[in-house]
Amino acid sequence: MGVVPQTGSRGRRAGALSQEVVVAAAIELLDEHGDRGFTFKLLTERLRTGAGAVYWHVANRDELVALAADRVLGAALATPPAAGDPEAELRALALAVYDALDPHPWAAAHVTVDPDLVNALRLLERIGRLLARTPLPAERHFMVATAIFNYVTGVTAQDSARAATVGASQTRDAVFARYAAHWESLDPAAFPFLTGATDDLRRHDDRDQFVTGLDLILDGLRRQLAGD
Amino acid sequence: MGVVPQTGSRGRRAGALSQEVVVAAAIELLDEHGDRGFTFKLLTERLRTGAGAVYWHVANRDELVALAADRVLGAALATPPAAGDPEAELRALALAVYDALDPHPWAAAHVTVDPDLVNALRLLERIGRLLARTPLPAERHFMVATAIFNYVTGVTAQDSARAATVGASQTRDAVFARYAAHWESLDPAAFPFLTGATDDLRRHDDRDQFVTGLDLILDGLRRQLAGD
DNA sequence: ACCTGAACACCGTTCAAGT
DNA sequence: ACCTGAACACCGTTCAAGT
Repeated sequence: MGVVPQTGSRGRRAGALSQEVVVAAAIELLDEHGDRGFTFKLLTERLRTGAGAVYWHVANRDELVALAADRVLGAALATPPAAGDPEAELRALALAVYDALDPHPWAAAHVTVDPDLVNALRLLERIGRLLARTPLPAERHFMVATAIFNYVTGVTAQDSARAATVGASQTRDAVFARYAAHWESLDPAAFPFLTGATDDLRRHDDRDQFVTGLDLILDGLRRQLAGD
Repeated sequence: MGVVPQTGSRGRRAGALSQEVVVAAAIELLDEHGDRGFTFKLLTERLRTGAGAVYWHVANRDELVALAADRVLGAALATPPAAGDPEAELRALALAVYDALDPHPWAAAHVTVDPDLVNALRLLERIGRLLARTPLPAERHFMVATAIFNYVTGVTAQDSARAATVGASQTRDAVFARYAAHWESLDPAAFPFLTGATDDLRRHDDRDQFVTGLDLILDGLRRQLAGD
């Protein structure tokens, strides 16, 4: 809202189009309708222009959504890197990424390291630089940096996919209540773990799960730094 | 190939349709054309039937692809759980999932814990049961199990997304050579890590990165088991 | 250089009709 | 119960034409 003139207004768009304006409108519409619901029809209506105009500024739909995802990722990099304990910084950075992508469930799946996506590059750069401040051997920096990058973006994307399925119709609680009921109906001899975990399922929080995995990774890093 | 009569044969399909047959045909076509290229037109041609027949056996395209993904995940659970060291078993299981999904780059993104997807449920059950054989406090089982589940499926999905983008046209090496060239062109003052990591990028292996993150998680688990 | 908008080649899904 | 296949309401993308 706000960045782009709304559908309500009449006549032609005021001011020139640009990739920036197109991407801003795409973010608004992706937030409103999700990845599936976002169409060029909605986009050209909001921008009060024709399809060809959009294609002048972006190559295609895929590139547009990737640019939109990279833009929302930028919020995670807004605070400048601090000089404290690198592991604490790594943890804060990962959470900042989660929190930047969480309000935009369509975004995480499109975050990739690509020359056109500056914020994804900046993120990998920051992770690598933080690792360089640990005693980790230099030849392991790239491997561990990409592993952490993959964890952060991959797991956030998983959470988002779930959220998108849920958000489509029913509430989160209703969905997990239904899942829990199904787990309860399973044979306890065949599924001892799931049948005993229905309360955990009902109460679970995606962000806590993200943090749990993140802390496992950072503890593992600490252990490797300590020399196994 | 083989499970389903090929397009070449004439006339009507021999034998009745079933969800099993529809899913098997979907897997073949998803492997051949990818998630984007897989259409109901291709599916009904291969099955020599009409669109309505497919909708008798599955609710819609989403459900069909999810069922197909769950089916290929099944290969990871083929070997029965062994009685050895639970952490080694966890590692072997995670790698089995990666190797089961890797030949089907469309699959990982659709693996979710859902009542209709038995193999995803079985996977979470197995992870939980292995954790139950460690000294991890019972109240942490669910959280850690889902964290590991999310890592395995989420990171594999990230790798697959990259593979799909690449596989579309150019070779893997050509793509990463282009990326590396771009990293080299970055300002070394602004991107000290990336500009120094171009060789790592060119040589990197996705599976190694998956294993690196996995071992960090398992080392972290070991550390937490040791009582921090 | 940038924009218009009609036209094109699809796509998933529905449904009245058959067996 | 299971299948047929035409019809429907879309969709992203192209491109000749404008300014």
